[in-house]
Amino acid sequence: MNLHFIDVILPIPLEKRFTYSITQAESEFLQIGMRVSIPFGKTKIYTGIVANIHQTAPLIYEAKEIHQILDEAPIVTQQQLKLWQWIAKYYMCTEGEVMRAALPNAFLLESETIISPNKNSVINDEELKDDEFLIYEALQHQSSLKIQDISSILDKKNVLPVVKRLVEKEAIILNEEIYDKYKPKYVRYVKLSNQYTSEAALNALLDDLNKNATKQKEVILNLFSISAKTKKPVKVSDLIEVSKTTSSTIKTLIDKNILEDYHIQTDRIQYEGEDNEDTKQLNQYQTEALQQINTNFESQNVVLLHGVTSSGKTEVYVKLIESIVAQGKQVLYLLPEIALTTQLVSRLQDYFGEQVAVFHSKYSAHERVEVYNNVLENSNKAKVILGARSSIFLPFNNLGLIIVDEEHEQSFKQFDPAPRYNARDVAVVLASLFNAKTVLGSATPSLESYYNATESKYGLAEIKRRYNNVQMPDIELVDIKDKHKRKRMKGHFSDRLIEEMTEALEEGLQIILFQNRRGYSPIVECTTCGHSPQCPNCDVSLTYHQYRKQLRCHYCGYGIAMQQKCMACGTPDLDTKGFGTEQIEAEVKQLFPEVKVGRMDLDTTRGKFGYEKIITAFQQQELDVLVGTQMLTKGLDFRNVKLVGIMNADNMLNFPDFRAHERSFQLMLQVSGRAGRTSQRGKVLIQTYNPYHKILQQVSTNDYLAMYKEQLDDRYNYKYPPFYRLIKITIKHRDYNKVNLAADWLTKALVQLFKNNVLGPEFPPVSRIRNQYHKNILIKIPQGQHLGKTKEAIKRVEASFNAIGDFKSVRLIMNVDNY
DNA sequence: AGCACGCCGACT
DNA sequence: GTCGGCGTGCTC
Repeated sequence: MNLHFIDVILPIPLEKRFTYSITQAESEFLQIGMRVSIPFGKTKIYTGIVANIHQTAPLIYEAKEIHQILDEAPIVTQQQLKLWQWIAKYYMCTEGEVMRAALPNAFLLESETIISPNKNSVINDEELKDDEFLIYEALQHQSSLKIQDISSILDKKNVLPVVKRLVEKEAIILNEEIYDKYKPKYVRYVKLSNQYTSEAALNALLDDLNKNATKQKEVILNLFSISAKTKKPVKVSDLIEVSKTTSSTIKTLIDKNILEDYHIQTDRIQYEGEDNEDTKQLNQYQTEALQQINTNFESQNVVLLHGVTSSGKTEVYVKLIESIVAQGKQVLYLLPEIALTTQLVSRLQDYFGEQVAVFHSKYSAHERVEVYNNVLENSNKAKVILGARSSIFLPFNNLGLIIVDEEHEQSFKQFDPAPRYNARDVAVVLASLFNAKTVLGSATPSLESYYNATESKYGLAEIKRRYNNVQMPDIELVDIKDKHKRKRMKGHFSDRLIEEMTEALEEGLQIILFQNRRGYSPIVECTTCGHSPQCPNCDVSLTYHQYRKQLRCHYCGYGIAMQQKCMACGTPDLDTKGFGTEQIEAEVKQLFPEVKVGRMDLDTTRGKFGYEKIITAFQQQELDVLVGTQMLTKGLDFRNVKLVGIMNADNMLNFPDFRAHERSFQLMLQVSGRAGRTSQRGKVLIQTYNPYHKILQQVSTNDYLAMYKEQLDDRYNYKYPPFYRLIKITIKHRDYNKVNLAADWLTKALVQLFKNNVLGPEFPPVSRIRNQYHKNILIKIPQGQHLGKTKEAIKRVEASFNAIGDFKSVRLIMNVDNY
């Protein structure tokens, strides 16, 4: 009778942990946090994390045995497991979903069905049907196929019945194969064979080669010179490059036993810079801020650093990091995804050298595993981790400080797959697990954080001057309603903007134009019948993208060629309404034909180095004007920008969201901050139909506090954060009526519990996405109401909802702190 | 989430 | 009459 069991977390959205039986020996070897592969259901093999080892046999089922132990040491720490639990509970998702987000994909081995021919049986072709024959024949040429391959051979998705028939006819065999997704990278090195270590032998060799193989001799000499210079092992690739030779020459030398090659496991990401520089001296204001932070740290765990744009917050962080690293502890430096440019990375590397590691979603699976392992091993290569939101999941063991830069950024909140966490808020919890400190930094703090600071929940430090005493930019509002009336507009450019652009260009300075919408124009409309092309899968009109002559849906990616005639009435008079970055780019080219214009938005920054290319081009002044979306705002440091133009401030202000005003303020102030970072004072022009809007006034006077106070009042009056907590429930289904019925049922149940703190149900502005209808219910939680208990109550409602047969296929999405 | 099982329409 | 659609239930 076996009495050893483990509870494992599986990377699937199920509430439960699963219990498996293990042997005595396995129980002695296994530790919490190791991976095991386990059979799950009838066919699948999953990777699970051991969360508990015990001797309590499950009562109502027989535990299966594990398949295999995958690690020699835990890859998940106890703190991580605690954090996972906290996230699952707080953000109302499962531990499995957190696990999936937390571990590099390469750690999660899954089984895959491999189809191979059955060599032991002879099959008569005539016994097989057409599609069966296709697969059978394919297997005569290839030793094995995956389910996916079969799908593409037969060009249909459900291929399992065909496969099943072939198994019955004994034509094929199925195997479940697990493969390790992570392969260490080995680099090939060469050295001189041992027999030539003596000088005499070496000289004899060189003489010998001199006769008939001068190229080979040259290679050997190069090997010496590289080795003498670097005093490190010599890579084959380096030797080939320096010797201007080919791998076959090297191979000949190895075959002749003159050289020996060997392999060393190597990290994919390597820092190859110089020794560390000393950190810069802080100016008076930075020093004061640093002192404020340190003083606050005596009594607080979290400090908000409010420093105007370009005030040199990074230097302050660097000083903080320096002192933590000196204690041998790890530092996590969180940034919004888009800001992870080479700029900051190389700046930190200048100070901390190879101790800096970078972690974000554009890294390959392999690269992520390496960073993960380095953090886990508390390696010297990962003392300072610079990362996007998912780096809160790294296996820290000695964390001393977390910096959340651009703390107000929404991109810290994950939206789509669960866990829908906010990395800024999780960071505070993560830090507390290590008794570490957290610094939140921003030029435009979120209302929540600033409120926490005024309520003394967080400490507050401030920098009110820009670095080098550069002046704040001069911000001017341009009334485009008036300009239109007086015919002073050329396309979307007011005469003021054109004047300022001309001036800046004459001075050889650069310009940034901000338009928070990509594409050419969001709506194409027939002037005769008013029809505009819609997405067949979503409830939106298609956006016109000129560069590909396409109409595209920004929600599902659907695209068709731009139509020449109206799809409804056939008239060729199509008009475009609204404008995006593409159109602005086109207009700049028209207005200033000699000027080089670049565009930075989702469409131009795809790919691993998408951002870098454009940013570098702009930095090196290969471009005069950069047109872009909000991507431009994320902490980029351009030295030569004189003018920033905000093409239209109104569409963001009128966005239907209680945070629209706060966000507009942050966005506009952040873009403005890109102007005039050096000696010359920058200029910002904001084009708007409503120049008396309070937010615009506050932006133009750079008055964060006025914005804060006013918005806070609104939040208080309308019961929004930080006074109330929000949980949004989205009901999702492809049947419109079912969504309505389900939403009504849920609302009714929730109103019984939370009365008038339940809002909705309401269709969102885009009610159908990818053929799924969405409807939202918002639950507001007053300050006195217990958060945990509220969530438990909602979970119970969800459980009874799921028990209703009619609603079985309806998806509920919980979104806690829906920032 | 997968994936199997089971019940119905539209094709040979 | 089968093939293949998807609705339902289960996974230690």
